[in-house]
Amino acid sequence: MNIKEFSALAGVSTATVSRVFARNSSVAGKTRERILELAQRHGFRPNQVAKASFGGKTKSVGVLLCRLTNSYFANIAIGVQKVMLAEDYLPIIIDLREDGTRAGIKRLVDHRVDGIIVSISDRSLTPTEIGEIVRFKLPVVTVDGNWLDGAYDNVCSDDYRGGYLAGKFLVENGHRNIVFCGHTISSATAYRRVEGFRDALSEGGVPFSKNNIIEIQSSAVNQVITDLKLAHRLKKSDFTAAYCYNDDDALTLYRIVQSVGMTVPEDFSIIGHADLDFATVMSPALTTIRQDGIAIGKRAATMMLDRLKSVDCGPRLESQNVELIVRESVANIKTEK
Amino acid sequence: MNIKEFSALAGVSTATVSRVFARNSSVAGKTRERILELAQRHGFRPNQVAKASFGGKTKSVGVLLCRLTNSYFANIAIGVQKVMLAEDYLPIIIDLREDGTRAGIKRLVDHRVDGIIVSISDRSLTPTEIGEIVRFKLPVVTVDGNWLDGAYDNVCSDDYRGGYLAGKFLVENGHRNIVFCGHTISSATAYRRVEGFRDALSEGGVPFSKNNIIEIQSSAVNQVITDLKLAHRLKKSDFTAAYCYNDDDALTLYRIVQSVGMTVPEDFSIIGHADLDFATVMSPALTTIRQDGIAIGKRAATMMLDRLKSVDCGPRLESQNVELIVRESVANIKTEK
DNA sequence: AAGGTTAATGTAAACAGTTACATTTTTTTG
DNA sequence: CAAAAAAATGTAACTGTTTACATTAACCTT
Repeated sequence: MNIKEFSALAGVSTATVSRVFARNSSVAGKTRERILELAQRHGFRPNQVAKASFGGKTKSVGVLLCRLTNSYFANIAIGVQKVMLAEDYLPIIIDLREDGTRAGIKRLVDHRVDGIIVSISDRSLTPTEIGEIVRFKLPVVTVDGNWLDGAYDNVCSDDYRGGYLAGKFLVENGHRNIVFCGHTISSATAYRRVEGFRDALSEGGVPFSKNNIIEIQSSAVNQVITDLKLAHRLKKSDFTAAYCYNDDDALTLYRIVQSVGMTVPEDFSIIGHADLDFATVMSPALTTIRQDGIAIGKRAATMMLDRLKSVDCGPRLESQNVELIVRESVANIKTEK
Repeated sequence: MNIKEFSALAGVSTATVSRVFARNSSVAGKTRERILELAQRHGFRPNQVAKASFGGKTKSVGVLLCRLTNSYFANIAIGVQKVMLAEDYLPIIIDLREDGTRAGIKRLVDHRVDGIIVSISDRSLTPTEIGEIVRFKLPVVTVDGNWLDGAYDNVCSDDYRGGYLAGKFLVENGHRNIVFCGHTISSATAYRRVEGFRDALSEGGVPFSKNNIIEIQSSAVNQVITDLKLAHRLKKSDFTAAYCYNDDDALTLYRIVQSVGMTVPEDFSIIGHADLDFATVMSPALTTIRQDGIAIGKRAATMMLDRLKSVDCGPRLESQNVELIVRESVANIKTEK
């Protein structure tokens, strides 16, 4: 059923039908009623696609996310969806995995999305793929991790604060030999977390240097060996606690320390970052820094809508609040003394 | 850059450009080369949206999923995406949550997706929402749980076999007092799992009746009380093992039995269903039935593509293989005797 | 009731593509 | 080498909508 058939059926011109659905335009009250009722009954809705061909706007935005299976990113998607749908936009979510990325971007461009929200993190886009996006001069909002030196709007969680809260909490619980542990320590995100962490420690008079940073092998190849080495290193060291780059790393660390008979948190305290689904499932339940994926998604979507309504300003860099979620993986070793 | 501008730039007619991108049509080799090269350089790609207005096909399909944060559904999405992108289709993923469902379906329809892949499970669509989809006479493929009495293509995991494998494994490990445990026991999916489960038990000569089925409250309201009741009931009963409707329920059950000082699997064995992300994180790691979300997604996408190429046949009902993943949550109590 | 406003509707051109048909160019063939 | 056939390209009509502009209907005035 297209507008031509439908307008014939309703006994009016296509223009009138179009106007009814455009809401604002002038059309007589009773005509509008009648047409809406008829449309409802016959299941007619104007073809958004054809509409797009005229105005050049598809009212859709691409949402490129690292790993949908990660509940944090899934929540970002959900946040984006929430505000986009409410504003009559269609979010098109693409999971950025090796084989699909290029094709996904192409499809998005072919479909003439009005803008792109993209999350970059560990498994980043290649420069070629970034070029693919940029060349189309679409509004871009980045999410979770800064991108291209702040050339675009960005909303991420307050990594500095996250690190700070983690550090402060460990210090408050009497820890003075603390290590930062992650599969990546070189990313901008990791850098900011470490920075906040260090500041909290130094406020508490706790020393922190290069030696307090440990990189966990994330590649599985020689993992067992390096893990074991690390386990023994931790066991014979004075370290009593670790702050991990994220919950995945925290999980890895649980296994590492438990593999040499240490228990969390009695022998070793661990704090994570992200508050993924499984954090409550771990035993002991993981104390971690919660990032609000939904809030980030919502904010990113709002920023994008601003851009689409041609709000004109420089790139906005925002961060979303984080929160310390205290569970069971950090021991208070003050009282033990 | 639209086709008119671009063709002017290339010094040919729009028709020629269109033909180059239509692949099959006749256009001179060197012209094609030249135009493709120019397109590459100037970043021109034909507007899929305008194309759709002519042919009536947008080369996109809607993918309605219950809960994206659940790794099983996320994997389905990823599977769908994989084959859709490879075939030049754009999958549009929508998370079906209370507030967004109606709006999501509307947007999808407005965008004239060529078909819809939909997962129905616990939090199902309302009849109104189903009507909303059906009225547009789009090809529908359902996923994970049968829908509308088999009126549409469906691909789910082999629930009967899952139940059977779980039952067989428990029997093999010497269990003879076994309970089925779930937050839903009335869904078609649950029914099939129970059926397979019962058959395995009866093959092993293990009794199974109504009394061996327990519904866990999933609503949080009176949960603590009923959980406690259940805990004590299990403690003083002869039950040595439970097969849970899914991993979430298994997690709930872990907590219930652990709350009264029983340990898994020494005092009570538990087997789950789904193999969600957190199954390995649970302690002890959960023995469970793995459903291959990616495979299901891929198959569903292929079925949809068949329909779009107008493969004409009755509704196809298929099930995907499941697999028993043995971890640590089931004890062998044969040897103990 | 005629004339002037304003509101409601219709007409037709536009959008960015595709494609049937027409035309031009190239190749084949007698 | 001319005529016929085939290939390459162009022209213009078509897709389902929106919207500027034109027309008609409805409502006020006096």
